[in-house]
Amino acid sequence: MARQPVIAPDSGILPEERQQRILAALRHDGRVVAAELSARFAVSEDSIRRDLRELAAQGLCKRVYGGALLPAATPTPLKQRRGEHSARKLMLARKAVSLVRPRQTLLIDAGTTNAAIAAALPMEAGLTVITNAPHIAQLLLDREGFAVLLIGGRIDASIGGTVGAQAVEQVRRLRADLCFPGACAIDVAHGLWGFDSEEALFKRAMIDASDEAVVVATDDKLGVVATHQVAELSRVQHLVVEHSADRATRSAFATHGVAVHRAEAAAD
Amino acid sequence: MARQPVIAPDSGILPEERQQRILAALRHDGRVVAAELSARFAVSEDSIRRDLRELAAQGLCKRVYGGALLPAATPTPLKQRRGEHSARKLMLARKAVSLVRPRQTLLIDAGTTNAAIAAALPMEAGLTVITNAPHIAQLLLDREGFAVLLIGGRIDASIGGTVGAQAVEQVRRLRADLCFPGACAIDVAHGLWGFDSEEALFKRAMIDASDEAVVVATDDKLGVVATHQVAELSRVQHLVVEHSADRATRSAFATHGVAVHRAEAAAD
DNA sequence: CGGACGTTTGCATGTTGTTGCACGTTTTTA
DNA sequence: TAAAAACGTGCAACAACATGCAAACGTCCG
Repeated sequence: MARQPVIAPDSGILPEERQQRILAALRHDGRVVAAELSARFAVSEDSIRRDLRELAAQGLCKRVYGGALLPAATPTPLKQRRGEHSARKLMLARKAVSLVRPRQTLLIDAGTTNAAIAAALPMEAGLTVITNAPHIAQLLLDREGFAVLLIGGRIDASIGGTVGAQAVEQVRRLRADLCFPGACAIDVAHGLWGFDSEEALFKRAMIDASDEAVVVATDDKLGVVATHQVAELSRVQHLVVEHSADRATRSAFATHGVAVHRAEAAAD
Repeated sequence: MARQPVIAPDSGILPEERQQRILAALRHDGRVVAAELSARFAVSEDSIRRDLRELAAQGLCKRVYGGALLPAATPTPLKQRRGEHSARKLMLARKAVSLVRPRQTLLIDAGTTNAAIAAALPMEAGLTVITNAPHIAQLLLDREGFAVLLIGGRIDASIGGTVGAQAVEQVRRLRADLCFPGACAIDVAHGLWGFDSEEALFKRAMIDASDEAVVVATDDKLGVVATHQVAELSRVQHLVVEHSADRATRSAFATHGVAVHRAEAAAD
């Protein structure tokens, strides 16, 4: 029997593009059905299955009978992330802390880098620290000598601190000398970025409530952007980078009016 | 007789997705009924039974006649209870946790006894926990499976949590099923007491925001008073005491309408 | 221009997974 | 104790799956 000729994809859609769209549909609905995808893209179910198999091999979806689901969310990143990169982050934190002066009020975002900064803050400098991260609050309580204010609200487990409307509202009623918004990404042209919408809004509120903003960024966060903008670069007064940070990148930020501070080399 | 043809799932739901939804329903309600699931997903009860059997094999549910229940709470790992809490507080916490039902919202005050309770709470019971103590919030975040809300405000270092006007105002906007106000002292005639004025006001706000109050008290707190009254005894529905608590004292509270729960004897 | 090569695709084939039903057993209830 | 409900198991039907293969298409050279 004559086999149906294999025609070129009528919609002109490329295989890789199709996979991206499958992924988008998966993330939108939480699940995809092979038969439905076959109809939507006008290809055989075999091709769809091949796509799903490939995506599953990359860990981007979980293959199940009849289609695919979102992969089981890795629920344990925070505990593991803590203590990671400790030597490098310690040097960053030491440099960041040198910007703090006695009796100032600090606004410290959640995050492992910021936890390192909190751990490096000088005791007996009469500092007041406002934070949305219970981990950082507890850390400062244990060290004693700090006045600690907690930002309330719903805690996002993946962030490790409170975000959302209630948290933003509380920050609006406060005023700080310095703030440390955790950076997900920072770029000369487009400023500061966050991964999550709520997170970005909260960071923006932090910056608005502070006289100066200090962004502490590991190398992998420099020159890249994420999905949600926090603020223009003009809202950032200080940038603390690792010793290994690219020289051209550093001068690029400096020419845009940001004071760039380079950490000492890690001793490891 | 012609067997009814095995048709494709009409609702387009994937088998594995169905299992996930069953699990979600189980964690939401604490129980599921096979017949109801059969109707909801438009599959035979046989398939539902197969799903439940499979989930039970993974320890994700407990199979019972007619449906399934949440698995028995995982006993607290030895690592956590070693040294952290005394054996007496552990027994108190276990008794206190037995009053908690799936999907409830809890209001937990700061304090070491309450930290023991938080550590003993069953995971995957869909609990929402509101607390003013960063230590308890962090503890629950690390254990995963809890929705955590933080009460913001100034942290009192000697208490280990937020108190004061801002914290009270936030509690007023919340509603909980159960609250655990840390007890400084409790007396039949004069009710619940606190050492600090701000602390007492906050505990009072907690009780006002909850349907029921559970006071967990070590022996040294029974029958004594402190300086600031929190609430009359009529606002306390449950009292959890140690195994060693005086019998006369227990019956005295019981005759005043308080349900007295006696913890098991400590094993050591 | 044309042939070799790799990629993508649909189809054929055999295998695996899922489902509903029949039947006998166990558990609950009246 | 008896009836009813729920349960487990084996079975057959059907859907989904993996694999191998050949056709169609694009690209890279000669």
